[in-house]
Amino acid sequence: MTKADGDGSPAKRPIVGGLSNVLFDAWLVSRSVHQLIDTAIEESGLDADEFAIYSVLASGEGMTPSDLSHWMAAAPTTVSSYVKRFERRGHITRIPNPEDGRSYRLQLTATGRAAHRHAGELFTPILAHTEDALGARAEKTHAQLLTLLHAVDAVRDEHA
Amino acid sequence: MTKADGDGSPAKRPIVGGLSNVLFDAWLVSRSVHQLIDTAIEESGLDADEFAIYSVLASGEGMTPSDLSHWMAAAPTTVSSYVKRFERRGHITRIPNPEDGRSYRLQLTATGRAAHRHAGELFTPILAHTEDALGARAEKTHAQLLTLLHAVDAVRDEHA
DNA sequence: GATATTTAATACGATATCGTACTACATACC
DNA sequence: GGTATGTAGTACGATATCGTATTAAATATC
Repeated sequence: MTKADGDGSPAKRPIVGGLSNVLFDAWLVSRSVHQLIDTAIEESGLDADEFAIYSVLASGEGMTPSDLSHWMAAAPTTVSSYVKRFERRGHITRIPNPEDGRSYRLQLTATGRAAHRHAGELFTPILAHTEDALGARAEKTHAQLLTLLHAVDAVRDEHA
Repeated sequence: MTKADGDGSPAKRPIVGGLSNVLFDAWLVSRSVHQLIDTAIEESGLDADEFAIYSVLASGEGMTPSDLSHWMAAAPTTVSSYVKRFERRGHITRIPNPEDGRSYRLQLTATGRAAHRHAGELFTPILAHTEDALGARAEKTHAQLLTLLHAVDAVRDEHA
């Protein structure tokens, strides 16, 4: 991870003419966010993607692999390998799905919740910093992101 | 549950209580955007990341691998393998860097530019759809994204 | 000007992601 | 109720990503 650049202008981004558009910049933001979170929570043993998954699992009654696959727009096979990995860590268990014998629901174990909490403690300050950096615009920015999320999902469904 | 549960549509996102924050949702948007672009430009032979890279290379005088690494927040080794891959495709060439003998600049070849143009033709309509879906908010959303990008970069630099 | 330190890029190995092909259960249709 | 079709999840193989260690050029120190 390349660190300090020295001269105080680490991120040189040539924001060129027709290059900047809403999808492109969403991509760019995500790269930056991903790296930020990755480094911030590194010592927890989770990476940014995993932290997001643990978060959504922690927040509800548990999801099926398919739900997870849709939710995070990942290939089903990718989710399968997540499940294996998380199980190997003792962080999740499979709850049988009474409504569908092919499927099951994913739930965090106590250990899994502890790992999530630890990552969360590392995550919180950088979120606060980001919100500080956004200042008064923080809420609006967040709202616009959700708007964008729905717009992109709509287009995605349309093209599915 | 949560949002639109109605039809058998792909994206059911449980927007749960404290789970939604600006970084988290940036991550979520990116997953969606990534998949949208991937499928849209698939037939061009480029994926979303590659399209972004080709775009930035096409837009300027060419960048060094380090620049690219900073710009897209990717590991230097990842950039190295990009270079190999793109060279294998005949899509880029290395221009020696007169200022630094260890380095070089990446430039698209004519074939590379053609590939980029093809991907661009597939990309344009989905961008238009997204902007339509955003309607009047399109510009504001884009502006907020750039604000967020700068905020995140600032935090990232701080923590570097 | 010689040596020490830093920086740019990469080779290599470990692991992650995902496409293809498959199995097993569920639902539709007759 | 029996067959046909669809859907949930996965094994496996191909390739991508990235961490660690290395090489070579640039910059700093003396």
